[in-house]
Amino acid sequence: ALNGRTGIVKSKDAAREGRWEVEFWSQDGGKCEVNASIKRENLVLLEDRGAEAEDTVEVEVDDDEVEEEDDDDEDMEGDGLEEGAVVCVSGLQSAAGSALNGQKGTLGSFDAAAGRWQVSLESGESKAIKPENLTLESAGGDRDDGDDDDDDDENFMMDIDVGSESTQAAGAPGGNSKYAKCDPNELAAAMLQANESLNAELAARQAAGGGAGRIGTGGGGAPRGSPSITERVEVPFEVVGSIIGAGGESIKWLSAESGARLTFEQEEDQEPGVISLSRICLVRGPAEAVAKAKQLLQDAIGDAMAERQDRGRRDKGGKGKGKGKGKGKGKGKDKGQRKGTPANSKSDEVGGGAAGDEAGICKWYAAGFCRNRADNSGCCRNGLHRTDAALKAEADWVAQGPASGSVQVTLEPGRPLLLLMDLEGGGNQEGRDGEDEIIEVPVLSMCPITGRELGRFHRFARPGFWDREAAGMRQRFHANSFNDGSSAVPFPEVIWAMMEWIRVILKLSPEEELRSDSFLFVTCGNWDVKTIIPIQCNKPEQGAVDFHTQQLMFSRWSNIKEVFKTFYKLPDARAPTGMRGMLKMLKISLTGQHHLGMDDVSNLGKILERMMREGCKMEPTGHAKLGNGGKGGKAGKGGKGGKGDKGGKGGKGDDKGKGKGKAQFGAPGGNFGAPGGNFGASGGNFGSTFDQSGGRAAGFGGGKSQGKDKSQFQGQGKGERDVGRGGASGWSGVGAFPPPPPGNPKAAPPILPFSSAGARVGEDADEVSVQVAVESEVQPGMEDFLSGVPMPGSTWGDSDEEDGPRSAPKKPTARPGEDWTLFADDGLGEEDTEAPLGPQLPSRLPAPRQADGEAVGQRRPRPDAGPDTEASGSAGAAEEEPAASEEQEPPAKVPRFSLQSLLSKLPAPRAAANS
DNA sequence: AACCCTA
Repeated sequence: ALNGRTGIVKSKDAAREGRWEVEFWSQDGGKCEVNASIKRENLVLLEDRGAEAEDTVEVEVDDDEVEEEDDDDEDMEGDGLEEGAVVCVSGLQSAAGSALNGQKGTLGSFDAAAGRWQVSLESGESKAIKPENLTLESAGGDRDDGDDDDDDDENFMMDIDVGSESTQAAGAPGGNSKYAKCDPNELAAAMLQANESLNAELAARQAAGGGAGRIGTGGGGAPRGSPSITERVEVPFEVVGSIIGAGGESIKWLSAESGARLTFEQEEDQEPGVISLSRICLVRGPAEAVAKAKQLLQDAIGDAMAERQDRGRRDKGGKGKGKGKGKGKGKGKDKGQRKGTPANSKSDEVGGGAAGDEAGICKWYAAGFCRNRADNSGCCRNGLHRTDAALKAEADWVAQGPASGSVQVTLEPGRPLLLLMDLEGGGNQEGRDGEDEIIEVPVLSMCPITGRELGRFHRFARPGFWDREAAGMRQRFHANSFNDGSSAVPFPEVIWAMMEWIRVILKLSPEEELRSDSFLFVTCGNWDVKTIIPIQCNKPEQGAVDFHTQQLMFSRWSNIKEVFKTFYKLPDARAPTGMRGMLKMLKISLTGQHHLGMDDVSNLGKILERMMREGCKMEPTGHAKLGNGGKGGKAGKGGKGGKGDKGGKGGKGDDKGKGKGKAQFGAPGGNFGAPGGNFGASGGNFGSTFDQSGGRAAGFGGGKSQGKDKSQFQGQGKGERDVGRGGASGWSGVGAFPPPPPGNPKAAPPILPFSSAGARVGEDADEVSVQVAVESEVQPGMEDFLSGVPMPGSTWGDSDEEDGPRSAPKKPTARPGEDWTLFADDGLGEEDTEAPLGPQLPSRLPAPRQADGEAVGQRRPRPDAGPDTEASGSAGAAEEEPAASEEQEPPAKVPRFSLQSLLSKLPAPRAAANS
């Protein structure tokens, strides 16, 4: 994108040989758009600006000299060359000549006839060199160097052009300037060098001369006489933000307080597999100010580190003092003075109502229900309440990946297909209004060898609660809270569709079974697979996913944060705690709408791709544990299966699980309450719902007769039914498990043995407690599985994991608008949190909302419109909203960027996906 | 988490 752009060479890139820091300006001359470190070969001195540029060199190097220059005008070309001047050779093209480039020398006499200066070079040689190949380093001896400006900070101004090929650019036609014969790149470089040496010299003189004969040029603000020095202070990466402060308030204060100027050095790209743990803060100014600044800076760093530590401890320690909202440490860093820097208002771009996709979409609304009101632009604080926008966002997102199944993948042993997933959910762990359920399931598949994307899957999931409690909710919430056109489908359908999609990606033939070791979910943290999936899978009715599917799909996962930490060898204390942190460390910008699952996955995809490109191999970091102990957990209390809780208890294990353990997998049978009929509906819709968002994931499944599936399932369900028997009553005729997805009769049972690769258990692997009714008779294969054979070192069940939401379950700590990730505890610190909650404004009773054609009008029947829709429709008249739960918050309109370029920006896959 | 700094 920079090709053809004009910019200014700032300085040599200290970190990377042969590169120069270049600044680019926006077309209108506005603010700086980009800083880039660019190879010299890719910089072309603008030919038509050549002479100008050279003038510019002088002008910029020393203002005082400029004036003099103008006055004297002694040199033919105003090049400042004169006898005794120190010059630098540049731009010589011949083999012999080019060896001289970069050398310094002193000017002898000028041979007017030849048009060349006699130059005594450092090497001792003397050469005759044309003026254009000489750059002034410092003026001749008779010059008064006392008037050298002490400001060595001036940028060397030179227009350059970014060309893809230097030679081409150099030899470009129309190069009628006198520089045409030179290599502009060499020249540019040499000029820069000249500038640098000059600066160095100036600095040296300043240091030596003690400001003696300095000309106080009218005395600008800063003491002109006191030489500036620059010191570099290392700032740990993780506190840079703190040092800078919101809107720069902190760093500005440091600057003001000390009198020195603090700037962070441009971040260089790192070598593969390595990321720096700190950034350099340049502290520049008079020595005294610099010293003071350094002191302040070190203090600030110390504070920030301490604070960070502290926060970490507090978070880890869990609730401790409850909310600790008491005085505690107040809001931490108010470093005193810095007052009222207006927090940079994020809402600068308004996007206005009709702006449509400019604002993000509200994932809750997209999933079918959001308790927040949309303002008159159609947005709640989380984004647009618009069915079409959500559908478009979903379709666009999926379309940004390659068509699923279009790429052949051949997996190597131990290199399962990577399924990058980031679940989004309600944020209300209490489960109030269904907000503790999964509402969005985006998955991006990636070749484990090349890191190439292979296709995307996305569904909005419809919490079962919303259907079960439709009537009540319709009474309690305004009609506009409900999105009846939502494409969301019940979670089990999402899972089944996903399994089919995985089969498509893997190009499995109908006879082939989907093996759990052929894919590996990659998530940001452990929370999703370890905690949320099991909970969701064991929801009553619409939320329930059968045990075997759980086992097949979610027995293991890879926590990208952990892999990240390991791969980059980061000490715990410095490991990023969330996606943002990783992005930041890798200097990848976050695009899209954070905590909109699909955008998060895209961003995670960039991280994953990058790591893989650098040679990282993804391994599972967490495993479900087949256990025999532990108590029945929450899932059991669903009640349907009365005996559910028993299951765990019967097991032989000690139940140190302290009861808090959620039943992870296979909650007591009672929860598998999905009536067959219910499934039928889903199954019937399966094909169409899939097509809807995927659009191109080749038709699968849909065609299969359901009857067949069912019978097959029933046959297989035999053995497993026993497992579910603990809570048997929940099930009617179909058996302990819902039928497998159409077209994938094997998706659920039987249990597949884990491969050796799949069985790998990391030392520090997270393990999920899985609740199984072990007292039941099991089929042979199942027994093996249950006894842990396939997964050495692990037993199912006893989990002492503290994996629950960390805040006290007393009152809901989050509303829609936050995520359960707020409570995440996955051993690597917290997830990123969403847009800050903002002050909880006193709730007002919102004026009844007028029927808004935009929000409600787009009625688009859900493809799987089932009983719930009618139910909701029938109760739809209620106007009342609970005042207490309604928070009128400023809409957070997060621009939703086009992610189109995401993968196109990635380097082309180096090898076929199947290599 | 914060993202400043210059032209």
